[in-house]
Amino acid sequence: MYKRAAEQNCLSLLQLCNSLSKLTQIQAQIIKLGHKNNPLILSKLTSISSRFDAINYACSFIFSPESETHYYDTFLFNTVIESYAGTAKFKRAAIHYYKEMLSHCVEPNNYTYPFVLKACAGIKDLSLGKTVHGSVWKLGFSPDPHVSNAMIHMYCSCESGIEFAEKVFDEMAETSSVSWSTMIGGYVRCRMSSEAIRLFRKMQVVGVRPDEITMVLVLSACADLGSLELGKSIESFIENEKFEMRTELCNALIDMFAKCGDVDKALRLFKDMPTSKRTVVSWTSLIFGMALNGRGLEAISLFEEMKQAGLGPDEVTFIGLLTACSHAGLVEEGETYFDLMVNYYGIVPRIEHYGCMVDLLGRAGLVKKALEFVDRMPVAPNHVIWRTLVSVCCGQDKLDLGEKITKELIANEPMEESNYVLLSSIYAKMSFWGKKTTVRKAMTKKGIRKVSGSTVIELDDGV
DNA sequence: ATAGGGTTAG
Repeated sequence: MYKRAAEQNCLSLLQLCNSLSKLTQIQAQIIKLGHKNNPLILSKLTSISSRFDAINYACSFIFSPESETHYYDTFLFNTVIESYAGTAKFKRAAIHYYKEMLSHCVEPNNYTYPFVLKACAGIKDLSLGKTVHGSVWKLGFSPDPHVSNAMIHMYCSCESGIEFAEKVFDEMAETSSVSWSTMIGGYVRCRMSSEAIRLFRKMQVVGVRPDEITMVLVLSACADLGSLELGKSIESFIENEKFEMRTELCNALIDMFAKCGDVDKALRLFKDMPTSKRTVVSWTSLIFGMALNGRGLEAISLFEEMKQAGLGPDEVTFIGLLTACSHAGLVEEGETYFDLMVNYYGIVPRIEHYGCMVDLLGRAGLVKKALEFVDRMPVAPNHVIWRTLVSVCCGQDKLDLGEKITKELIANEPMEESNYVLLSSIYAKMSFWGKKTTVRKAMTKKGIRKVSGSTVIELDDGV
């Protein structure tokens, strides 16, 4: 009886724990009360510690070299794997503990695999995912819907695995809106948006009712396709079916209308949202919408309004804002906002932010400044940055420099078709017909298909 | 006593 009370005591202490210092005190209590090998308490310790990023600390205690292993059980390992799978940086540790579990002959169950597969998805390890799939099959967990859905999600998250996801999905005996949403989301992620829409139609034919999450995904497919007609039909569907207008669904509608060109409709939807429901995503979607529709000044006022509303912009907001400055030719504003982002908001610029700045300077004709900016960047320029520089050079009739950079690009990515198109168009501008033919030959030699129709027209324009 | 899909960019 005393033991039970002590266990309850430890569990309720853990429930209230919200910092590492409290955790160490509770840990001392656990040892004192003789519960350092109690799987239930250790599981609770694990899940609680993952809430304040102390999972590594908790596991070093649970799995210390001198700890006895007889208490290791499935539930404890499941919790450890789940906690690690939910971290940003230590997903591999989830796999490590899954392997530990197997080597200690602790049997995984149907709860184990969704966690393990989530970790595989997070680290995009297809071959590991396939191995886990094999174990799932051998152990007979394949019919479990949670396991299957996690499997689909895993294959969709690993690049070039989509057909494996389709296979798992097709073989499911019973599907739910979760399975369909997982698959639709997988297509959207792979930019196979038409497939996503096709599957959504099929879902209705088969008679599985979509939910709010399905609709968010379908809207992002519409946004990707840029089809306003399709987007509007989905909007009517949402209205007719009386879906709950959650923030995420409103945001998806705003994003869809903005990307499909009806930015005024996006603005109306945004204004109709209760102020308290607007999130940084709502604002950012609208700022992007303005930027992409040539309304840079409105994007800037929205950003200022957002600050007034007391919402902190994130790194994505700044990509939108800098894009707006770039498209509107607002060089000084762009430079000021870049500084604000770094020095006031403490956001470490990513390659995308640098790309915006190169674009900003380049479009304004400041080629030299753009090149100096790239030189000073603390990160290595990627092909997007180089391509931006090339188009800047071409626009400013600095064809020699453009040619030099493009040759570098080709040296780095010899199989990338668009690089040859760039070089070809530079030579077309230079009227070096002989060289242009050489480029075509080099492409054929490397087994690269002919350039697409639209590109050919563009090249012929140059003629 | 632990489970599956989601919004902005890339």
